[in-house]
Amino acid sequence: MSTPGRRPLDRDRIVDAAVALADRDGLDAVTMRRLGDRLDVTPMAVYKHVTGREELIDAMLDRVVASIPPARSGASWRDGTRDRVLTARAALRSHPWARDAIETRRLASPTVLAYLDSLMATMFDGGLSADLVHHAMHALSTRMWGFTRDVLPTPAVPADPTERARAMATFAVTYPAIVRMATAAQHAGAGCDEDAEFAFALDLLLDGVQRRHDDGWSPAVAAARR
Amino acid sequence: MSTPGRRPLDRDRIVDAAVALADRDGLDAVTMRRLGDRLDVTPMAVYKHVTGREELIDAMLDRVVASIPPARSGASWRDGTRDRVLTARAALRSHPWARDAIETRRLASPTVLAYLDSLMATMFDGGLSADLVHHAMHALSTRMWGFTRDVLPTPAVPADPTERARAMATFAVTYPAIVRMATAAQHAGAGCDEDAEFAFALDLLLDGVQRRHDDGWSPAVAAARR
DNA sequence: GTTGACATGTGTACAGCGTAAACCTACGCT
DNA sequence: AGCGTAGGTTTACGCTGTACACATGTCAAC
Repeated sequence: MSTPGRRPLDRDRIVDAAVALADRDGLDAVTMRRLGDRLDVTPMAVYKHVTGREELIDAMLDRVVASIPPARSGASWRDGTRDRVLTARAALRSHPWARDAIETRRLASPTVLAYLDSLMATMFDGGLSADLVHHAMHALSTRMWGFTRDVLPTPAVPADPTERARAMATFAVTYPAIVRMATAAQHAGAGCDEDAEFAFALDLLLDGVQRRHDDGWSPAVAAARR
Repeated sequence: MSTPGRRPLDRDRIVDAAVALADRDGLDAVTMRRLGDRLDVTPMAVYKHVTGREELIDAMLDRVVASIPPARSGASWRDGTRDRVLTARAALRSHPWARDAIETRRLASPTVLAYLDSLMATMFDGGLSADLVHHAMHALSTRMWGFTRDVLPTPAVPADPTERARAMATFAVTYPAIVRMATAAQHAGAGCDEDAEFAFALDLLLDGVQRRHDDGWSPAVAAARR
């Protein structure tokens, strides 16, 4: 306590600062040193309240997951699940680093487990079998968090128009299908509506689960048909 | 050339060593220093053949992606796509680090673009519209690589039987749906068949795309119905 | 009122990372 | 013969997480 005039550190303030830092500069920017700077404190001071960087990220993620509003009741399992996932999406969207955080966690925290539990409960309440819930959770995989990795970051096109036309031409020869999609699809390229794409894929999955449910699908049935 | 008796370094040998290292100890273990050790060379020597760590990982990933067998022709778009994704899965399975590598790439390399192109070409050949191909690619997102992140690493149960029963009991109170699924679902828990889960979800998506295709779905139609 | 324990912040230090810059040396070409 | 260059080495810088020893302010117990 070299400077007596300042609030003592506590876990909440640390997580606050870490989240703010990550919001601005990404998860990688959350280093113990920078965090110390932000809190006007030695890096090592943080260790008195948090066991290490990993646990800190756990805490950050916990805060975001805890901010996901609780499930609405009264809807069908399908609407309920859809709503829950999109709600999670909204909550995680303002924290782009949450993706990276989730994907690097090795164990689900209580908060995370609670979210997963609520998602499954929604399906169980709708009468889905344990097997189907299990499959659905796998099918949703990361999508249940309201996001997916977009794996299509194609190289940027050159600014210069003639250079650009030239690049597109050779590109079209090598990757005809990509160019065909990019030029023909209404929402492809820069104007791609991420939310619509997400909802489309989510509905695809929910439709499928619904259908399996209506058909009385079960592992035994599937095995018998095979 | 301090030790004249050794093969000169080249890009291939470097990537070989890096892949071997990652196969054994994971992507994080691929550091320039360890790589240098493996090749019996100074860390900086690697930089004469590769611009940096990121480019090295690109090259590693390229090698794996290039090992994905080419598309079979003659099948329906659905079977073709399914086959292609499962083939990619088989190729990437032996390199667990490939997941991490893919997800941290910021730009698709030519090899990666070629794979994506081939996937889209399969769908185009089956008569799918550009819009539907676009949606399908988004829906498949990371699954098109043959993997998904599993986001359900629940804490390990204690070994001691009585301790275990106790833990399960309190767990069941807090997370009833999780326990219900884990105890009731045939394939849940340790015996969960990852391949079957993956195929199930993949088929869900392909079914959905097929249905949209058969229904003559298009953004205009979807907008009109809304 | 003094003393000692404890919680909290500081300072220093270490091992590891990616990589920039300078250097050294042997080979191939003119 | 000489010289450019490709390919290796050496050294060094700034960054990372964090272990460990130390200082100090607060509070409990005697």
